[in-house]
Formats: sequence, C-alpha cells, structure tokens
Amino acid sequence: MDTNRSDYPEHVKEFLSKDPYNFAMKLFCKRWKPFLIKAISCDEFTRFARFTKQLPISEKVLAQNLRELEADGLVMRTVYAEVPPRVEYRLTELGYSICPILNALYDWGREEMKKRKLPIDREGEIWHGYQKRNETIMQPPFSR
Amino acid sequence: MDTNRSDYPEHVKEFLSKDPYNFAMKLFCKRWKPFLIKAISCDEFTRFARFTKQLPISEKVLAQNLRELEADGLVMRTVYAEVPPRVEYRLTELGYSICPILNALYDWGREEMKKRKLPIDREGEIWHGYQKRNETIMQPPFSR
DNA sequence: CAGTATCCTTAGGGATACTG
DNA sequence: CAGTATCCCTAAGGATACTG
Repeated sequence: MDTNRSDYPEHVKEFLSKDPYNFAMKLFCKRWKPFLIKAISCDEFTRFARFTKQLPISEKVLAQNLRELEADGLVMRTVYAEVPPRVEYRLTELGYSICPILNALYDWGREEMKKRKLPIDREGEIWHGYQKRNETIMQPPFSR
Repeated sequence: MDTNRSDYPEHVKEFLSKDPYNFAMKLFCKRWKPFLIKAISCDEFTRFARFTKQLPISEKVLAQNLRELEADGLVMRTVYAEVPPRVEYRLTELGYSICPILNALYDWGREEMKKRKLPIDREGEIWHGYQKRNETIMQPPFSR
C-alpha cells in the first residue's frame, strides 16, 4: 500500500496523521509485510536468509521492510556476536496482536478468490492451516 | 498500499497473483478506500460531491478510486438521467462483507494510537461510533 | 550470513482547467 | 453535478554489485 507521501498539502497530512486506518495500514498493509509477519509467527523466530528462501523478495526490500517492522514495534531483532553472523527475528506482543487481522484478511481474500476461481498459492494455504504442512522448508525456494 | 506493479519479473507476478493477502489489500487497503467504503456504509448511499466534502480528496483521485471499487465489485453505481446529473453509490454485498475487517483495522489502529498518545480524528470516531454523531454533515468540509 | 550501496524505472497521485 | 484531460513530481521498489 502506498502509505507515505510527503508531497501532500498540510491539511491532508494532518488529516491522514490522525486517521487510524492509515496508521494501521502503514504498519502492516504493504506488499510483503503480511508474509513476513506470518512467516515469523509460524516458526516462532526466523532468520534473514530464511525469508529469502520462502519469498521472492530481494535482500534490499527485505532489509527495508524488517527495519520498518522493527521501528514500528512489531518485530524484535536479536543479534548474536558470532562468525558467521546470526540474527533472529521475533514478533513483539504488538506484532502478535495483528495476526488475527491478517488471518481475517487472508481468509476473506481466499474465499473471494475461490468464488472467482482464481488459483491460490498452496504454500500459503499450508502456512494458514488450509493444507497439511510437510517437513521441508516451504516450497518453492526462490533461490537466486 | 502499493498494490500494482508491472515491472516485477514473471515468477514474482505469478507468486503475488496467487496470494490472498495481496488480493484483499488490492481491493481495499489503499489510502482513501476505507474512508469511501465506510462513508457509504454510514449513509447507505452517497453521491460524488458528498465525498469531496467529507474528505480532502481530489476529484481525479476520487473518481479513480470509485471506478476501481466498482470494477472490483465492492461498489454499485446508479446513474439517473436528470439535469443536473445524479449518481448514487452503494455497497454491494461483497462491499458490506469487508466492513468487519475495516472496523477491526480501525479499532486496532485507534487503540495503538491511543497508547502512543497520538491525536485521533474526531469525525472518524463519530463514523465509527466512538463519538455521538451530530446532525450536520461531517466536519470539517474540505471545500476548495 | 546478513546485510549496504548505487542506479534506474514507473505508477500513484497532486494541481488545475475544462465539459455534457 | 459529476466527472475528464493534462502536466508534473516523487518515492517505492527492482537489479546488481559489494562487504564485515
């Protein structure tokens, strides 16, 4: 979602800044964020490289999104002083609090896609409990 | 939300096209769409000019958003052959079906904004039943 | 492994003027 | 009233290369 623009006139900025819809959408209604949050919640914690194997996301955009989620208080980042480096991402309490909304979003979207006979990603259905999870990492791995 | 890009590589397009999150977000997680949907649901039906008095939105962007909502099956447009022209916008059944999600989004955002002591728009609170509604059109009118 | 740094493209959206 | 038609600008995000 297009959540931030600086080229609005003042009264629009003020209006939007006081609006809970845009506050909420800014925090988690963005292309990859539902995936990132869901991925963490499914595994309890996860690591940078693991995201890139689960999603066709570039490292730059992944890093950006994780920074934003962290700055907004949805995600915690734990750095271990090891070589090679290890960083774990977990959800905060606030992060967990949006999972019900994300699930509602997913369920609504899935229902409507089924009515329209659109193809639905099977891996996503596994994450959301509509299909049984197997033991491998979610396929397909988007290695590059 | 940034919902549509054509410059993705094929495998990303395919991935996103099968995803219920992005399907749902594309339909209603965009800057003004929650307002538009909520505004219609509060008044049962509404008209073009009324939106522009309730929101600081330009006519071009309003028209665009209404066309999208219509094309996506959330909004119905009824044209009366009168002079001056009269057009009424109503929610479809599908449009009404997302109101609970929008309300959850609003409530979550409002709660978190209150925790962070951020100012919250009073008119929005009226629309959402957190404040009593008065008889005038929602203030302030963003006349231009 | 877990990221930056650079360069580049494009679509969203603002402002304004005009019309049936 | 209910919209188009233009013009313009900016920030999100892709691709690629590089680093502690």
